[in-house]
Amino acid sequence: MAFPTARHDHSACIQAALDAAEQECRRRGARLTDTRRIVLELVWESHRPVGAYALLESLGKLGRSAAPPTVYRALDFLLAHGLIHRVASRNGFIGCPHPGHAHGGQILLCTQCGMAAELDDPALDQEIVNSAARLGFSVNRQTIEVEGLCPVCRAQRNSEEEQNYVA
Amino acid sequence: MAFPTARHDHSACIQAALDAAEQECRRRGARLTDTRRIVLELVWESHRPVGAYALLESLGKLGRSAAPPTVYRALDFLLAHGLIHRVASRNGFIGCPHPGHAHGGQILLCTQCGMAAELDDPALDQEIVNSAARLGFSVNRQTIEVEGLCPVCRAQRNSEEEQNYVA
DNA sequence: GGAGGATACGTTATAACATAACGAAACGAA
DNA sequence: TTCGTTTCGTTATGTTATAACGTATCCTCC
Repeated sequence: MAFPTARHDHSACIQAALDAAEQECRRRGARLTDTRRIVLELVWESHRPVGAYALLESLGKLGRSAAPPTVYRALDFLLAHGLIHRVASRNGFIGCPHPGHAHGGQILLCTQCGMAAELDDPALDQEIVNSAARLGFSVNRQTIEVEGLCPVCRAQRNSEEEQNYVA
Repeated sequence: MAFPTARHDHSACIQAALDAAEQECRRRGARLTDTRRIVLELVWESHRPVGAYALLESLGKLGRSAAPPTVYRALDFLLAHGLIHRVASRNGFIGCPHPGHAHGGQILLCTQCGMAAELDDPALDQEIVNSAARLGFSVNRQTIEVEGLCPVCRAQRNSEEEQNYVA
């Protein structure tokens, strides 16, 4: 999934994710309860990794009394069914735009604006499997988190540099 | 770096790491103080990721009074100079076998025995950079953590399966 | 439609990981 | 030796995650 543009229709974006989740849960015979759906929705509020305690606070504002285990249980469920990804390097979580479709988590993180996007490059997965195999290591799960600048922030930085140059 | 075998000379292994660290610090004009060297040594005690609080406890057993900031400061120093890597998915740290030689952290983690090893595949780095570039993303730093089975544990598991088959 | 097992949830407490802030000490160049 | 910089000790606190236990809800089978 590419980086969301500033003017993408985010409510449609959330709706699509919720629909996909609903469908994936039906397919798997998993129960997408109220709490779980709401947590998923909150994860999707931004395209940035969200922490468990931020979710907790959001839940509170929605009038749902909740303690940490409530949130972590919902997150565990969503993780287990591939509806969200954990961002280990940030202690946060982001929504998965295409659940079901198997993929290791390849995540791009913009250090400037905090936006996250998925990469989903099968060749990359394969390269890791091959490279590991050369050491006799058999791969089970991968965590790939790449920091850098997203297209928007990169453009912005470039134009700032131009201004500095002029001045 | 390949996975350490059971009979590798671990004291030589630690010594090599300490020597390399010493040299790298000299090269950089960085001060490898007592605390920092001891923490590095403790990180190298095993080839498994070590948590900050485990290090803290080890320091205590060595008679060095210490509070969390002492350990985290030492870890920050070691990270900053590339002498250790952070293992985000485990909240732990492992020694870097070849400091100086630039490389993103590509880490293999055995889910069975907990051993960690570095991969260091430049083609992999490049694949990530290229793949990200296709989305207009410029890479700055990568975290690659791969879970699976190390050669030893894989062999062990295979022989267990044979036994099950016989029985 | 009620019994009973499985799954999900609320709640309290605590574990595990990490940093802020401040003053004292050690170091190193002028 | 003095002064600025870096390192360290210490106290307190912030942040992230889980253990444990009882209750409620759901689903199935009779």
